[in-house]
Amino acid sequence: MTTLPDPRQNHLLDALLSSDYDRLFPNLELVKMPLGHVLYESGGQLDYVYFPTTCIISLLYVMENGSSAEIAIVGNEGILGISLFMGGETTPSRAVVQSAGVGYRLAGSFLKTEFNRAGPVQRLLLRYTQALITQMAQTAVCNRHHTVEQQLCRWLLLSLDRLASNELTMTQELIANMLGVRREGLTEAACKLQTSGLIEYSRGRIVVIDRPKLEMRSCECYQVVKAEFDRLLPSLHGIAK
Amino acid sequence: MTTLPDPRQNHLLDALLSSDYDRLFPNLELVKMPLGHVLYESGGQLDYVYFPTTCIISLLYVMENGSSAEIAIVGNEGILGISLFMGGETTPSRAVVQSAGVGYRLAGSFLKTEFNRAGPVQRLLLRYTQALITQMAQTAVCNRHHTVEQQLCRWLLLSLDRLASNELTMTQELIANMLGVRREGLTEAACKLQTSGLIEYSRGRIVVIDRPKLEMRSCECYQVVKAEFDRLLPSLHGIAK
DNA sequence: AGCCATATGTTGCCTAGCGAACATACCAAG
DNA sequence: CTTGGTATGTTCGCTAGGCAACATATGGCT
Repeated sequence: MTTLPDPRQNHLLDALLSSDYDRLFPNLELVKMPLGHVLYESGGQLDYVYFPTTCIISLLYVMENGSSAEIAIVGNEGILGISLFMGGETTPSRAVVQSAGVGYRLAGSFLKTEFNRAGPVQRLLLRYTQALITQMAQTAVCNRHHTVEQQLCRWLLLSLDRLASNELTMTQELIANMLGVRREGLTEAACKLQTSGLIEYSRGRIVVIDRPKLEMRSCECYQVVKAEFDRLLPSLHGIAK
Repeated sequence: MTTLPDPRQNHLLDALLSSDYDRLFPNLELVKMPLGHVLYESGGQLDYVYFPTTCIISLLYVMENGSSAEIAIVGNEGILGISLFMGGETTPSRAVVQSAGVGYRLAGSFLKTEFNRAGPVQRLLLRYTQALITQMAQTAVCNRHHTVEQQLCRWLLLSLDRLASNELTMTQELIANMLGVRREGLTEAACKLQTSGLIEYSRGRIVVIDRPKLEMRSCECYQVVKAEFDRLLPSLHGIAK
């Protein structure tokens, strides 16, 4: 709707050799990703992998008592459903649409076949997985040591990097759930960022005004994760060639 | 010294088909792992992968300000150096010997060749990697939501599972560093566990007396991680066959 | 225009855990 | 036996962030 859908807006698909992409293309299905939609549940069956193009997916761990925490964000730089090719079939995490948009899905069996060719597609998927691991590890550290404000900055930056925009459609309540903090705590942090002129928001719309300052106010975790993604997946057309 | 060194004390090596293992075996080198030894540094070159047998390795993220947090534990159930076969060559984490013992190392180039056969060895390594991912993700959640005492219980249990013993040689100071908390906070938690009769310790020696109670006092994270390891790597001889 | 659901702002209280400073206890080497 | 280094215990004050209860504002709808 906003952008004409081209699977190659997804960086992984874009990085494929034509010969590989041409095999995949006929099997890609466009999927709408409405806000809050659960792509899969903890421990559930994975029939598809997803290549986000204009949406962002959040990987959440939900605990027995209902509280949750985001462990990674997947956007147009990646793929959702790594456990299919890693061999585990499922994961104990939940995948939720964090920012509405569209993406493409591919039958899991098809992806597994591609992966098992043990060629460029496999190498690309594994490199992406390593970047994702870095993101999870950094999230663990961030949860341990950083303030809500720092984490909010990191989260905004990581999310914006995965959209072609400086704007997010997202209530504070939802962000708080993702970060695993109280809504009030998040409001307070957001407030400070707004009065400092870094962001502006109202009723579920957040606009980043001053990105450089946001980066300065973020913890180092953002840079570490970004650097690792850039290192492992330089966004050059055709890395997997 | 304590046990006669057999590479197959490592569960991954043990799970290999004889034909695969026989290729690896001549290339395995026994390595001593003294407490505190740094196997590799964040971002450093990885020349070897390591298969712990009687030691435990801790994967730590160290931050700019020097504070740190453990993101995963690797013992005789696993392998250290996944980024070699994942394609990234390095990771932003540090690997430190957390419990002294021995292990085997294998030249990275050799492992990569084995991995690229795209057979049982590759499948086994990827399944292990997924289990490790679960451990990292659960660590992130645990850091967010659980008390120091709960985390200590989880940590003790995960560590013991990787040793054939109910005893750890480990000061509270070191455990605190691993968990990314203050030594005093850890002392307090350890104190409570001791007076409750779950553990006994003195000067760097911790003995678990009542494991069932320790499990009850731990957060759910321990069970989640353990269940996922068991699911992905059932410790049957020859899973990778 | 007026209404209502929902998003955001605010306040008070409480606890976990941080930081620092210090006390004690234990083991090993001289 | 003494001494010193290291491991553990304890205390005090402080702050971030949890929980609860409520006030306000805003945008879409009738």
